[in-house]
Amino acid sequence: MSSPSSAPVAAPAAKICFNTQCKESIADHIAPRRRGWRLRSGEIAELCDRCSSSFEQGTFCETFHSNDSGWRNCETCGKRVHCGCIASAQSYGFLDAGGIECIPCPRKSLATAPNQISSSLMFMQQHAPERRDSPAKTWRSMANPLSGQWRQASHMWNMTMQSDLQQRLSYEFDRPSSIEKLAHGGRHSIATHEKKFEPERKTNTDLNNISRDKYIHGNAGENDPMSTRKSVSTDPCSTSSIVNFEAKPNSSIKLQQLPVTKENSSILISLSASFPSSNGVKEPMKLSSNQSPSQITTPLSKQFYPQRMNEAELQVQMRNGRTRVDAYPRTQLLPRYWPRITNQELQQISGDPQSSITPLFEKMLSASDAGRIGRLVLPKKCAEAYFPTISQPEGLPLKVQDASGKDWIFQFRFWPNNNSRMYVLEGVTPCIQAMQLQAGDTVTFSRIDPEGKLVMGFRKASSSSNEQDPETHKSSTDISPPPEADQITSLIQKDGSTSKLLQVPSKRKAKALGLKSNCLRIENEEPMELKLTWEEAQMLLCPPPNSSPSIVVIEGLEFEEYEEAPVLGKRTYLTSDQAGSSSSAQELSLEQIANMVSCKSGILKKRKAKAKGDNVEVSDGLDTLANLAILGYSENRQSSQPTTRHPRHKPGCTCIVCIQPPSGKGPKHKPHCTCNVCLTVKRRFRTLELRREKRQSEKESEMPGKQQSPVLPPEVLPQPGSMDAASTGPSDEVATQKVDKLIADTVVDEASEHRTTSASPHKTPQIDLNIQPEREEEPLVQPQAVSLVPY
DNA sequence: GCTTCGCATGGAA
DNA sequence: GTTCCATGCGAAG
Repeated sequence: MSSPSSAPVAAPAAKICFNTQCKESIADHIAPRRRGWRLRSGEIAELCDRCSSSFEQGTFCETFHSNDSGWRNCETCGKRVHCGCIASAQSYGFLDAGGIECIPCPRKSLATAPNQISSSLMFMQQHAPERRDSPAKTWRSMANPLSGQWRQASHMWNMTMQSDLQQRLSYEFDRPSSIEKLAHGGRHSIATHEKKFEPERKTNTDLNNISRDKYIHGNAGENDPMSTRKSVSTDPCSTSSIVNFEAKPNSSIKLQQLPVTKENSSILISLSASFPSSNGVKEPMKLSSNQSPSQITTPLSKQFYPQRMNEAELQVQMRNGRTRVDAYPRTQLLPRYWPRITNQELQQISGDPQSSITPLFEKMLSASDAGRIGRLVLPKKCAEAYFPTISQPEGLPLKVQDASGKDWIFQFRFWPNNNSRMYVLEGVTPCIQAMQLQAGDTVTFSRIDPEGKLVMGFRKASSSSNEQDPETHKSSTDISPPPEADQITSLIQKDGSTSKLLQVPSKRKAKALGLKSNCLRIENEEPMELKLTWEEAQMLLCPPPNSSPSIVVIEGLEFEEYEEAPVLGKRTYLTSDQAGSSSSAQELSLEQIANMVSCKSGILKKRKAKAKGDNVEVSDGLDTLANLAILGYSENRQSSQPTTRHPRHKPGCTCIVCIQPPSGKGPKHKPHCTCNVCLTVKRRFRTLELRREKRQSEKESEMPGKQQSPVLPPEVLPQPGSMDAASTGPSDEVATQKVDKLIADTVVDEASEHRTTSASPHKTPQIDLNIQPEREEEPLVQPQAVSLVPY
């Protein structure tokens, strides 16, 4: 069989029609010579008049290889399309659901085509030969040249795979001008099959088999052999075909963005090859038609050109190509890591119109990611799939460009963890701060081709459901100080100390964020973990609506007491004075709240420092109470169960938490046990009961004045007012002593008051001391609070 | 006393 | 039961 692609790739010197089935001489007097499809070299096949007319009319394939395999019908219009032939490569695209569409048809289905990014990218990948040298070298040049291999990145989209040799970082192919034409022609998407494959499927074929490798990078799909097989560069029309797309030197994939829905950003990719030679110099690949794959000797060509193969071989090799266990198709990653990059994000990232962007993955920043530690935990599969292979925990420096074009160098490394690895990017704090990212925001990792450069974009949590406002983004990046050039330089030189150097200029700013003090800036509506100190929690508390407080004076301090539990609201700031009295809640901007929280954190930190030396770290105790208050008792009741001695308590602490053995451990207590633990537990339990009874009786009597009651209503314990007063008093130490005294007095007074009835802790044999008393009906006492009770 | 580093832990998937 | 990963925590600087 012959086909256009079986003809010499380069235009023959002799003026003979490029169509090998024609070979008609092109007479010199015929000028200009008729043009055909675009070759990989970038040139255009020269055809005779007849062939050219046929090509232009779209009947070339039908004319010259209508009996060849590879014909399919357009799913939309039913038109017969020759798939896989270079001459018709521009005439069809793949559908997500399978099948193909001829070019005019995708326009019809554009609006409903889901997941077009992946489709488009898959389309690219299906045709994309691996190009592994150039970007790898680029990255290695700044990294340890021996430290690892780079892995194929874009495979995640659908069915890509990695070789056991190097993996490319970027790859392009030339759907000779077709896709580009489509792009410029306004075609909105290239519908392709969404392919799933089984990467674990293995064969006993040598993984290093070059032909397999070639096919890997030919990247045919598997689930739809019909379409994918015909979409690979092998021309099914020709038994001797190698590739039917042309390398286009120094060109690049162009990614065009089109109007899309927010959920499904659709991109149109025009691709052209930028083939580096083995020495890293880009040069067009030119092969003669009679050059078999085995004759292709350059490493690069080995990567690029699938050898001739029949369909059975093709299938086998397709499977072989997916045998790499650390190759993760997108479908194998957790969906939360799938890149959901938006048009505007792509626009921001792709400053260079000559570059193309391959979204790799994204990750929502955790508190620790965004914290000042400067370590961004990478999803393992993503790290292994898209970042270079590292064999040593030290990893290697990784140059990442942010959306504003600034280069950052992170240390990509891992920690051994449970017989596995935990991948982290170190030194990300400056970058994250430059982007003004916080926990809950999302960072996206993409790759710019042909450079193979890693790009880190971001999406604020508040705009996760919306397209990011470029202005917002701009401002956020503009605000950030650019990384100092000398810092970068020194980073590269020092290699191992990347993160340290990068973090230096941002220490104070990071400190202001105060994540280590469990402070989290609250800036958006997204649900996020809330860890606040008590004072910070106070700011988020407001009185229940339509509720007037009763004033309780305890130890000279006034407390507001509400019948109902306080209302939590992120946006509501409860103003309070130093005495802890709260008044009207007023709406403050999120920024204001964040600032106040940060400010308060600093104050707290100082106070905490003052309070150090106590057996119980006061601030920690307050933090704990605050956490309980914020997170809800029921949740904390479980999470705070000590399994070992409370880690924040110092040796010698005799609080109930510390004296109790780990949950489920230690001797069983008998009902009448009089050990220290039991006595304490019984006493506390009884106290709780008494409190509840007292409160109940007060409610029943509807006595308006409860001012003198030292009882802490269970609903509001720990009582915000009191704790606030305590924490904002002269010192935490004094305040805490007051609180402790208050509780202790309550215990003693009430215990003695009711001792004559049934208050004796020894007379409560019904208490099972082997359970947590806090789990009893009254959800009042929190384990952490126990540590504050004098024992 | 603070920061950084490296590992351990435990909840979640 | 296994793996992942967010986070805690101790050691070291």
